Order: sequence, then C-alpha cells, then structure tokens
Amino acid sequence: MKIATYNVNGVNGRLPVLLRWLAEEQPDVVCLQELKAPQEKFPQQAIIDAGYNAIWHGQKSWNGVAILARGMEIQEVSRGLPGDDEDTQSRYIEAVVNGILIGGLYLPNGNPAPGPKFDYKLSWFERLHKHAARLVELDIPVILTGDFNVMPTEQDVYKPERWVDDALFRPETRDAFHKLIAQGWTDAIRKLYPTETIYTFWDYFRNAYGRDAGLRIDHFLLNPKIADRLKSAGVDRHVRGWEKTSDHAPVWIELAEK
DNA sequence: ATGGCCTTGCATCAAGGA
Repeated sequence: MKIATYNVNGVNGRLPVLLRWLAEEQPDVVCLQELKAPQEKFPQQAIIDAGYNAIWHGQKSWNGVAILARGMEIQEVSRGLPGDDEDTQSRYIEAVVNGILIGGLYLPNGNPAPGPKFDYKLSWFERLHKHAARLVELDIPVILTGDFNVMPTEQDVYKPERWVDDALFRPETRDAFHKLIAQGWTDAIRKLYPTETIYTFWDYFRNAYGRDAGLRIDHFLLNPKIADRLKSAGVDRHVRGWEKTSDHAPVWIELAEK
C-alpha cells in the first residue's frame, strides 16, 4: 500500500500535473495540501475520473487539505484541528482508509518571525501536540502526514546558516517538532534514510531546483502500530521539474500488508 | 544582504508562501 503527501500549491492550477502524477505513480492514498480553492471549487469530477474517491476541506484563496483514495472507501473522522473554535483556516483533515487512521495536515508557515504569524504557528503546534498525543497511543495504525513547514535538523536544509531565523527552522519550531516525535512517532523518511540528503521542496526563486537548494519539510509520522510495516519511502522529485509544477514534490511511503 | 518566482482574487496590484 502506497501512501503519498503532496503540497500542490493550487489544486486547480495544478490539475494537469496532479492527474499526470496520479496516473504514473498510482498511489493508493494521497494527502493534498494548499488546495487554494473554496469547498465548491474542488475538481471532484476529474479526481473521480482518475479513479479516486476524495474528501476535502477547502478555503477561498489559501490553505485547504484533502484525502484521496484509489478504489477504497474514505471514512471521514474530522476536519479542523481541535482546540480553537476561532481558527477558521483549513489545515487538517482526518479519515480512516483501509483500517489506517490518517491525519493530513498543513502546518502554518509562521513567517515573519517573531510576530503574530509565528505565534499562530506555535499555538497550532501545541494543539497538534495535544491531538497527536491521543493518536499515537491508539491501538490502530495511525499516520500523520503533510506539509509540516519544519526542517527538523540541519541535514534537512541546503544551507542551514541562512535559515536560522526563519520560522521553518527557528529553535522553537524544531523543538516543537522534536517534542512531537518524542511522543513515539517514527519519521519514516529518516528511519529509512538516516544520513542521506533528502529534500521535498525547492523554492521557485534562483533556480533552486536546478541547484538542488532544497528543504525537507513534508513528513510522514507513524505510530508504533504501523511503524513496523514501513517497507520503502521516497520523493518523486522529477515531478518538481515538470512544467507548471508545484514548489513541493510528492513524497510517499510503502507499507507492508498486515 | 538582497532579490529572485508563483498562486489566487470583487485583480491589473496585493497578499501569502517558504
């Protein structure tokens, strides 16, 4: 079973790229982030025609998350991260697919830092900690995946010294990520590739992809009930080289059947 | 150190992104 996460940076503008990638790689489950489309503008028919069921949490202009599943039922559990009724940003969706509880998330960017946007990022992280603490202990397989907007270590940044004051790499942000992992989650990519340089995002600026000036900010966290089923993982980085592509590449893991 | 680019939207620039 192959599960992927992909920050598409606009699901409608990116539809040809998304459909081509789905057809070529045929992931079983896909978590999408940055739909940048209101609920009624999600390209549902095109996704169905591609062979996928879908649930999504849209929002005009910004954010937006979805879960796709190929030929499998998606049982939605919740949308929106608990803990703040005032938070109207569409950044979390949770569902059960094939016996696995999947939380798809788009963590706030947080720049500029310090400031209110960074405060929002850290408070969102705190809410995620509370929710994830329950999920990690569940007696069923749980996967938290998406765009975390965090480079966990210096290994995950092409030029770490340039990013120390950035909201994606500040000590508070890295601490928050490591506290999350310490609950008992496995960072799937790092588990399989402990020393390799692996990026999932390349800026549109300065030929970042051509120079491989990337960041690793899209992650898969596995709870103990599923960590042993991790077979392989990777980044479809060639997709980042396509025309009209997202600044993120799709990331995936493959799980053994029970 | 700076700027570079791309997306969406009551648009022809602004805001957000990372």
